[in-house]
Amino acid sequence: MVTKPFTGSPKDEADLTRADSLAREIFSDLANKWALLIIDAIGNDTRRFSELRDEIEGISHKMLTQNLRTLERNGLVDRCVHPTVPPRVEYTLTEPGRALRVTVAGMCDWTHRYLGHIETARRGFGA
Amino acid sequence: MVTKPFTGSPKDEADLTRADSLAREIFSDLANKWALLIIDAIGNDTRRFSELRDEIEGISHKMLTQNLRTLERNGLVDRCVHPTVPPRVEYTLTEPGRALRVTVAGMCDWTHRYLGHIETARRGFGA
DNA sequence: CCGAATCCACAACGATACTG
DNA sequence: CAGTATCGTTGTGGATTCGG
Repeated sequence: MVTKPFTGSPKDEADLTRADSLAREIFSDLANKWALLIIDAIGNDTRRFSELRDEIEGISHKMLTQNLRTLERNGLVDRCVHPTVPPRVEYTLTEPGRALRVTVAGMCDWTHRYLGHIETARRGFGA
Repeated sequence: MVTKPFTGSPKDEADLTRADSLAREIFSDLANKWALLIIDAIGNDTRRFSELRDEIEGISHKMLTQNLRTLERNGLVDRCVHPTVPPRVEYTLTEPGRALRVTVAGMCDWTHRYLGHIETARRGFGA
């Protein structure tokens, strides 16, 4: 549960609501079309910007940068700029990022496992 | 991985790309601000519409209905209408829904565990 | 109490062009 | 190659209202 059922001292309560609102913010950052896919795409490797763009079908240059910035800001990915020419920028998951990736993988597994259920559910949804 | 690295026969490939595009669709349905929170809120209980709206802070009437419809369409929740007056509509998770909830719980745990990491990462992001 | 439809503000996104 | 900025379009989500 993200929302907590807690009733403690004023101080504890204030801390928890602050933490809770941050949690919601993180959740919002992750609950978008691309963030989880990017995390999955980086995996345990080191990925170049252009590799990610090629790998994640349908993502635009802009969205990739934007999401990578957000992930970097939250400390989920490390960004390494090689001062060469042409530039070479590499992204890797941090420890929190790798931890999150495990649960993302769980969601991917879930998707594949229940694809059939979902298809039949959809067909029956004309009732 | 949602995107597959598979190279099989033409038929298999066609099936996989179709399955893959469906997977992406499911993913999109889930990767929004509310879907995962709703799944978490229903939990193992049976929840009324108004209970959910009260419980999920900040969600609007419209978004709740809309997301519940999508979840129902994908077979993640069951919708039970009691023909009383006033109406009483209850939602419960289906088996796939409960399975997904496990991984959602994983994400919630992750959020709480790494809240500290994220806060410090954000503070260091002025460099 | 619950759901659907309308209206509208605003954020998200893609395309493009420009910089280092 | 990678990033930023701008612009026009699309879509998302909230408030409201009406209907069962």
